[in-house]
This record gives sequence, structure tokens and C-alpha cells, in this order.
Amino acid sequence: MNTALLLQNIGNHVRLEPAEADLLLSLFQPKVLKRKAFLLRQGEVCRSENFIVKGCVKVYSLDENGFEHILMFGIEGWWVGDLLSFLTGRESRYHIEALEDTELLQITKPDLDELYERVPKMERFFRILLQNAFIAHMERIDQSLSLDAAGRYAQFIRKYPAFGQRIPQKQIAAYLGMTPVFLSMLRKKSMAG
Amino acid sequence: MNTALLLQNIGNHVRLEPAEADLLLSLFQPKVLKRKAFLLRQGEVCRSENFIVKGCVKVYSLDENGFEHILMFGIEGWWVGDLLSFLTGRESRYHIEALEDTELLQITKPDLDELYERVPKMERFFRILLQNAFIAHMERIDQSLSLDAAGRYAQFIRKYPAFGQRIPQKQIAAYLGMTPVFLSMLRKKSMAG
DNA sequence: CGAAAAAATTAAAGTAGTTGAAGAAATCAG
DNA sequence: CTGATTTCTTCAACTACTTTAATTTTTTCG
Repeated sequence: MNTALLLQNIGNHVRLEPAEADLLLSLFQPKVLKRKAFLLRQGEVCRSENFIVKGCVKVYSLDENGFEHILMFGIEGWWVGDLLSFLTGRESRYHIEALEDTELLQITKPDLDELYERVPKMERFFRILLQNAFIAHMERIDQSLSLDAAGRYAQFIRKYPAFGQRIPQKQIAAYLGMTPVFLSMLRKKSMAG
Repeated sequence: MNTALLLQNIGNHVRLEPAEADLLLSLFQPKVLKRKAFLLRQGEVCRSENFIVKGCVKVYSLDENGFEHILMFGIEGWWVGDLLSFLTGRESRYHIEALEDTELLQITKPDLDELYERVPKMERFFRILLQNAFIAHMERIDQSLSLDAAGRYAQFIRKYPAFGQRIPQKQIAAYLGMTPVFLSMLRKKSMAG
């Protein structure tokens, strides 16, 4: 599996010695998911943090009517998991499912703790990761409060142009908080206007 | 100013030696805000992380129509700021304004960096803080996707019963993403039902 | 490739939430 | 304490978005 992408991702924020990089890689396990396979199911405990080497996943909850609400997508170079479950050992509320055949590198909590012990600067790396995720979530909340459906779609396409191509509209609607029918109507309108 | 609350808040997550606690307190500055005074304005750089000793603030953005969208409230024992601006030095998109007369303890970025150097376990403390904030935001996004206005209000009251007493309905509406008029109508209906 | 499943489009009817306006109640500042 | 300001309530008209359902287009995978 392509471990270079992981090292490059980490290298964006902290500088690792070769020996540290070797140690780090030894603590990650590769995992392959077929399209529609689950990395995590609601009710399970999330036992790993997961770096996406290839492919695409969605993190979502299911409400009592069986509707999906997508919290995030992840593609190559992104990290996914359920942090609350991972850290506390509680059951996750979320499903994580592959939208395409996907390759991951996984690290378990004991191994991550060992990594923090032996390569303390990795604590900094994960703090930065978390900061970025936090900021992205804050912006998303702001947008969900300030923008109507058309505005949220426009922002989404501007911010993640690649996703527009790659992810079915139905899923994008479940991420943006609108029905696929309405999204289709918006797109038609914006073509015309 | 009541510094015990800050030490207690930190003590929930990391154990400090007396000397470390003294050093830490020496790096925080007290600040007092009158009701309606600003801790931060849109366009300014957020120069401090702020621990609320007493009082209540709101973090909000203003849209082009002049409507407020509240990202979070903060009361005694909470931390507020604009992390993106604080970390990157970019201009903030948010206002932070006191809803009541408020007392804060502030730490600047240089002083926080010094604190990390001299008391490394504080890096862990802020990571935990960030994790909790991240998880709370994730839950809020999930709710904004899954719940209608009535459900969001019910959840808010359940999760933050104190806020229901203390914060004007108008502001709660701006936090929950609905109009004050509609919130008033919901409340009337739920009294009856 | 070809049959079957999933996704996208369109249209019409329905509903949750908004807007504007006006009076009543609560809170604030001098 | 009092006048001024802000907040809350109520109502009726309006609109952004949903729902249902039928048809077409695209994608999947054996």
C-alpha cells in the first residue's frame, strides 16, 4: 500500500527522522474496503483512526425514519473516524461506508498512545489535524445558519470541486441538508440563470 | 479575579505542580467587559484565548442583511475565541460580544507558546479541550441535519437548561437557526401540548 | 454485453418556517 | 422610579423546501 502519502501528509506539519517514520509506519495496518462495505457501524466502538490512501467514504447517521445525514466525506489524504467513540470507547452513532473501493491505513488507540510516547511531536500533529477539522466544522455551522439551500450548494461546489464530479447528487443533498429532488431543481435553475 | 476556577478547569484534565500553576497564572491577564462590549470584532485578529470567569458572551457572524448567526455561547468555565484567527493571524469573521457584564482570563499566542514550552502537558490540555469542542460541533451539525426547529429547541433546552433562563429567546433563535417569531410560536404550542 | 438496480429529472400538491406589522410585556439606564 | 428601548407575542400572508409519484437516464455487476 502507498505509505508515502501518509508520510507526506504528516510531513506537512511535523518533521520526522527516518527512524521515527519507520516506527510510525510499523504501527499502522493496511485495510481494504469494497464499495458499500462498512468501516464502522452505528453501535460499534470505533477502534482506529483511519487515513485514506485511495477511494472515498462517507460518515453518516441514520434517523428514526431511515434517512441518512452525512457528516463528512473523506477522500485520498483525509483522516476519518469517530473521535468521540475512539477516545471514550463508547458506541458510535455513525456509520462509515465506502462510496468507492477504498484503501486505508489504520492505527489503534493503544498504538497511537505508544506513538505519542515514543514520538512526542506526533501529539502536535494530531492537535493540528484536530484544529483544522474544528475550524472546518465551525465554518459549516456558520453556513448552515446563514445560507439557504442554493447558497450552501454553491459554497460546496466552490470549496470541493472534485466532490461534485465524484459523489452522487443524492449523497451531496444528504450532506447539505436538502432533498435530492430539490437539489436537482436548483441545478436546473442555475444552468438556466 | 477568581483564578481558582481556571485552575480547577485545567485540573480536570492534567495535574499541575504548584510551581507550574504559578507560572501558568502569571501568563494570563484579567479582562473585564461591560454588557454589550466587544471582546472581538469581525475584521480584527483574535490575539487571545479567553477563559470566562464570570458572565456570558456570544460568538456570531453578521450576514449581508445584518442578521446575526450565533456560533456559540460561553458562560463561566468555558473558553471562547476564534481559533482560526488566533492560530493563523488572519482577520476574524466573527464578533464576540458580552451578553452580561463579564470577567475573563486571557492568554496571548506568544504566552501560550511559552506555556507549551515550559509546561508541555498543557499541550495535552488544549488538545483535550479541542477534542471536546470538535465533538460538540459534530453533534450540532448532526442535529441541524436531522431535526426540525422544534426538535432542535427541545435538544438545546435539554442540553443547556441554564441557558434557557439566562439568554434572551431572540438570541437562542439566532443560535438554533430560526426566527424569534417562530420560536415563540413553538414554545406556545409545547406549553399547550 | 445486457438485465437489473440506483440515481436523476419533472411536475403538482402540501407544509414548515419566514416576513411584516402592531400591541403587550419585560428590561435597562439615567 | 420613570421613560425609553428591547424583547416577546400574535396573526395573516407568503415562500422555500418537501413529499409523492411517474418517467428517463445512468451505473452496476454477473
